[in-house]
Amino acid sequence: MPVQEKSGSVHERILEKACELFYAQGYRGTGINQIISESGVAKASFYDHFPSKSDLLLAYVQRMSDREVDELAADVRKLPTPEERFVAPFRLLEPWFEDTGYRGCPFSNVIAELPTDDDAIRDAVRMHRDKERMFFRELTEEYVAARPELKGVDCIAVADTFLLLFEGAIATCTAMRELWPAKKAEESLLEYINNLAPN
Amino acid sequence: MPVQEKSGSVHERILEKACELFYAQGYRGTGINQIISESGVAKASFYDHFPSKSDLLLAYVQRMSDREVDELAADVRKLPTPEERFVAPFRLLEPWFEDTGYRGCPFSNVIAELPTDDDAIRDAVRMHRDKERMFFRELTEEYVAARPELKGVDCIAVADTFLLLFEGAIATCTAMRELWPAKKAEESLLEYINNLAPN
DNA sequence: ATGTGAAAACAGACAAGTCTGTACGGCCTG
DNA sequence: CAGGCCGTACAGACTTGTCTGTTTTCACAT
Repeated sequence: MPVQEKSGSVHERILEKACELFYAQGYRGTGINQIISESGVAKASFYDHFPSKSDLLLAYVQRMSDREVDELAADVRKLPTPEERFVAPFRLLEPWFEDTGYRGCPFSNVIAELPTDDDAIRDAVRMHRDKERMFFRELTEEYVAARPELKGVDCIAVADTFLLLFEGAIATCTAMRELWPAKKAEESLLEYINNLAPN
Repeated sequence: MPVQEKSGSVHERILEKACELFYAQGYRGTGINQIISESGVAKASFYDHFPSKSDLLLAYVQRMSDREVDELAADVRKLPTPEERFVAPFRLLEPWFEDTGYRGCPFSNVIAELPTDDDAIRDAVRMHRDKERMFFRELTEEYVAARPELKGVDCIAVADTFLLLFEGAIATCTAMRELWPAKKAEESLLEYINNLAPN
């Protein structure tokens, strides 16, 4: 109902509203009619820009991926030391959950709602996970480089553990509506990597 | 359309079909009409047993929780040594993903589809996670008890790391449609716990 | 054994609303 | 005057849930 102020192009307003609603309510839980009415766009205009709802979904996934990677990287890069940057992803989970109401990972949510054979979406989600994986690899390499006693540690292997703990924290925080899994995942990762050295 | 043979009570046939379809297609992606036609039940009979579709969803979540806990425990208890039992949950993920087509965790999927304010479902999912947590705690205690060099390890803390790696493996396998996260999670957990001792 | 009556399951039409996507005409601006 | 946008009506297919009336099942009394 709150037809928001019409800033930006029609395409942009639709996509922005889709990001908001698809994430908050789910894909199937959000109708085209709500998107067009709340973004202040005519239905005919909508179908001028997106041939179907599922095309909008693909655009949504790609934008969320770009945005998440950019924002995460930007927030992390603000921090001065490799040690702080290494654990930053876990620290950022807490305000994120509180702001967004524990809706979990947008990509996992989309996968959960979709038939298994939607290849375009699945490929987009896989690409996103790979981007995350590479980012965690960078953070790990910086961290290891800053601590001489970790010389020789397999950063690729550690980064995958990082990814698993990170995804596990998101899934568990979301399911339980609690924040401790994020904290716990951070602690586990630090224990894990700091105990790798002696060998 | 394959109206399956009518074995079991009406209530049972409905619930069993719901377990199959809600998991494979999602809650919103599955209509009442499909459930009744494929379970060979009249619509009026359906509403005699379940006042609404969301009541069926709650029954679905509870049954999936009971079933998963029972089956996991049964499969794990078959194994002879604490070491094998400790890593068994990760090993069991692989055939499970291949059998079910990487549909992920049924509880996370339900949460993803639902509005955030559905308290009955959320409570049921939380209870399930707590059951999993307790089960991992038992496995950890057995493992630690069997290895004298781990004496004094905080089993509760390790079990939470276990949970995070397990959930992370499920989420990542599902998103990427690959099995390596399950293998990697197992390795990470073993490295983690076996390196805890020296302190 | 057999009749009886209540409970349960049946088939299927229907209501009322949702959904996506199309069509048509008009308005306004470059 | 062309193109982008608008408003809105509409088609057609779905959705959940109700309702009517018939048939089956089954325990119990005779």
